[in-house]
Amino acid sequence: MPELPEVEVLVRHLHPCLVGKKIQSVSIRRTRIARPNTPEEIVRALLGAKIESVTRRGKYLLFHVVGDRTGKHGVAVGHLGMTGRMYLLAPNDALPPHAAVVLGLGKTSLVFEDTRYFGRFCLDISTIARLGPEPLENAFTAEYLFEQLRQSRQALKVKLLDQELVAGIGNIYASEALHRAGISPFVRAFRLPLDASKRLRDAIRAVLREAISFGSTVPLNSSDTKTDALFFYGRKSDAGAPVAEVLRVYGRDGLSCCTCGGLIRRAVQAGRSTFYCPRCQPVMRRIR
DNA sequence: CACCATGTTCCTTG
DNA sequence: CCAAGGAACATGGT
Repeated sequence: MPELPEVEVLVRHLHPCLVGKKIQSVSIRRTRIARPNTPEEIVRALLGAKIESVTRRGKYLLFHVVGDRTGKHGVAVGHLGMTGRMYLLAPNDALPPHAAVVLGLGKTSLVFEDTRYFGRFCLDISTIARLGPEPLENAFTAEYLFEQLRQSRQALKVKLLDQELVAGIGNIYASEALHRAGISPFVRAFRLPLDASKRLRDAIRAVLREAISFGSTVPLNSSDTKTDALFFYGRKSDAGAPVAEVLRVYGRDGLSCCTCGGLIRRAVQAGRSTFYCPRCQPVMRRIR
């Protein structure tokens, strides 16, 4: 469940649950998840430490800790990859089959489960240092976006996935933002005029904000957290009841556009699916 | 069996 | 240097 809104909702849920908790055990059950660190390094950094806060940067979760006797501050970095989830596990609940990391917190445990193991739980902040601005913060202006796009010949949709341009947009919300802005995903970045850059910036922010507020309405108490990805992608709840759709184009190939009624199409860019409405998102700017 | 999948990184080719 | 394409990672759903 891993783009900025899903991570944001997860962080808002986890922070109050974890703040002040002491890490009493650390179990790295898949070595790969800790790369480039070793499990021993993770244990040394976290065992016995107290969690001070959980924050987010782009799609990354930051676990800020302080050593209980050393008083030294540190941070662990989490990334959910494609299929990662984190939630608190009740004492009697069984570990899921793909539990990659388990932090014992006394009564409960924090579980990082990841079926494909593309995620990460490490001490390396070098990737975070390279991230572009947060799209929901003031540094992400239309002028900044325009200036950056001017320097790239890539297709817009592909460029939006560049985490050094802006942090946190993934394959789903890239399509959603372009549809909302009425801009074709195939336009070369440097061709986007300033007024369209403004629309795109506003659309990115609106799409992310809406997804966060939608996700925030989902109850995330303890093991309920397991189901949040299902809610997010507008499929079905655990009970099988249909949940409101948040996505306007993503995954809707062949269905009608909710804005104009035209047919939504799927294309492949940089090896990944792009969904768009040819009518709402013309390649050429309509002048007058 | 086929193809698809919310991400990142590396490698090759042009 | 840039862009594009493919592969890798690893598992599951349809």
